Amino acid sequence: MSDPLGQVFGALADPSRRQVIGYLSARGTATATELTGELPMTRQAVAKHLATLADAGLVESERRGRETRFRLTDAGAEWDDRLDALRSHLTRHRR
Amino acid sequence: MSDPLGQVFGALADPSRRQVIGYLSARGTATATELTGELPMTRQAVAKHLATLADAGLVESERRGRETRFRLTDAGAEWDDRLDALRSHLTRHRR
DNA sequence: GTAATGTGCAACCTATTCGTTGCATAATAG
DNA sequence: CTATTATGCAACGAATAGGTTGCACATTAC
Repeated sequence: MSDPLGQVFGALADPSRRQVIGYLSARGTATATELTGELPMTRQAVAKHLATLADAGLVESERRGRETRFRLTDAGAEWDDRLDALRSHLTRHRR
Repeated sequence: MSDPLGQVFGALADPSRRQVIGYLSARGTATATELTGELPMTRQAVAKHLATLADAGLVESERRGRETRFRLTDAGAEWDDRLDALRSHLTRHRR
């Protein structure tokens, strides 16, 4: 797409994807099938979200045997921190 | 929409809207008609982008006479700074 | 070898996004 | 008053997003 910043913001715009980032931050790694247990959607939908996050460079995957494990990249971990900061910033400025 | 963070990221995901933020940061205020000179699209398209930015709380408007002038909110100005930082962060990590 | 598990791919549907055009209205200029 | 300028609103169209189902394939368990 050649708009790296746009891809990152686009990826972060979806609440399900932000949840996925949160889960990956908490657990270290997970497979699409595992994450499906946490989200109200099919495995294929979760896989698409993971692909979007991977395209944005926030997540990376490694196939081990019959499963594909995902984890946050450094950029993804930085954004997980920024998200926490932004959320408390928002709550702080709620009126 | 009740997803303030999602609205902000969604607003920032579009390159034209990031440009609008840049222009407003440089000039202080502008009208939709003025901004149309800077972007390859119609005034109505620019007006929609401004409305999206306003919904996300990044921009605010005031009608004076027959024109409506837009300016960055505090949140919008903060994001303009963060965008600069993120861009140089990206270039620094280019390989 | 056969069954079970985890993935990946593709087609499809619906809603949203980003842009357009056309027109009606508000405010200023002459 | 009339013409011009700046907006706003609505309908429309093409493309993208977010989700679904169905199926084929790869890997492990028994």
